Amino acid sequence: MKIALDYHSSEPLTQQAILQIKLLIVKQVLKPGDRLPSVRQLAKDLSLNPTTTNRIFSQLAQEGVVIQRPGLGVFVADGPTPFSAEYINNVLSRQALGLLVEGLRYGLDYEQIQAILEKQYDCEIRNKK
Amino acid sequence: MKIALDYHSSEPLTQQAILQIKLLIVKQVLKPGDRLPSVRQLAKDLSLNPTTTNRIFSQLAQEGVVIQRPGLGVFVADGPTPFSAEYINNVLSRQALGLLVEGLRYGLDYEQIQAILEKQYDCEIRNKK
DNA sequence: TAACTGTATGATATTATGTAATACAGATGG
DNA sequence: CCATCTGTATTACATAATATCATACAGTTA
Repeated sequence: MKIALDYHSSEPLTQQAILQIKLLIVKQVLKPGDRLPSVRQLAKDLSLNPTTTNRIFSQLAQEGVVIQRPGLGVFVADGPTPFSAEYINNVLSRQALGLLVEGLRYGLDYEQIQAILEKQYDCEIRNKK
Repeated sequence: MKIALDYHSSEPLTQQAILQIKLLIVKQVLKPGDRLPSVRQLAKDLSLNPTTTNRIFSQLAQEGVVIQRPGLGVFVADGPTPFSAEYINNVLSRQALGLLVEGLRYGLDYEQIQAILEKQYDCEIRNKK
């Protein structure tokens, strides 16, 4: 499983890893039922402490992204997590506002911000270009 | 200056305030040269400690959003902060990817995520609808 | 039983977050 | 000059988040 961490970033390593794993699921590189690396194996791969990789999976499990099975391993959960439309809208609206404010503050206009979003979708999700 | 904080949110109060102030600038409610509330006044308004409001302004000053003048006050800086196009693109791309991954994980498609972004722009920035 | 799996606990360290009290120095109007 | 604003600095304190480390316990399976 290819996960790249920036060990010098101010963004916590656990948050980086969580985004990377979600990204692999969204890209369907990982599909429901697929097994992820074990707590100890991922710790070796990422040069992290097993306690840390376990927390990564625990947080993902709490969000309903993965399922942890003692003795067996960690597996990708089925489909999207069932949250209310209102909750989803609130979370994403807040995140979208953050992107907008940062972009506008940097002097970009709405179209340019939209273009960045589209490029990320094409390149990072769809693997086009 | 109207700033609404959610004191029960998991998002740090300083980060909330920073976003709100940037939002007011982006909406041009606050313009370059305008004076912001003093450290002590904002502390009263938001029921925060002066040390905390000072850190809010310090972080904003470090980002080039405001300028702190001893004896005078805190003022909105001129125009967008001059960062390299590459740096801006990296920051915004990362933020856009986060929005995309969350949205897709919640079962939305690209068009729905784009719609949320547009709605936030119209409602929160442009004050339309 | 051996060798994996996730899980739990306790200790330690660092950083972020937030409050609190106090003090210092710059600016300004009376 | 001086009182009263302004930002700034320092010290102390508390809590939570982040991350490491060692050890132990329990489930699964070849």
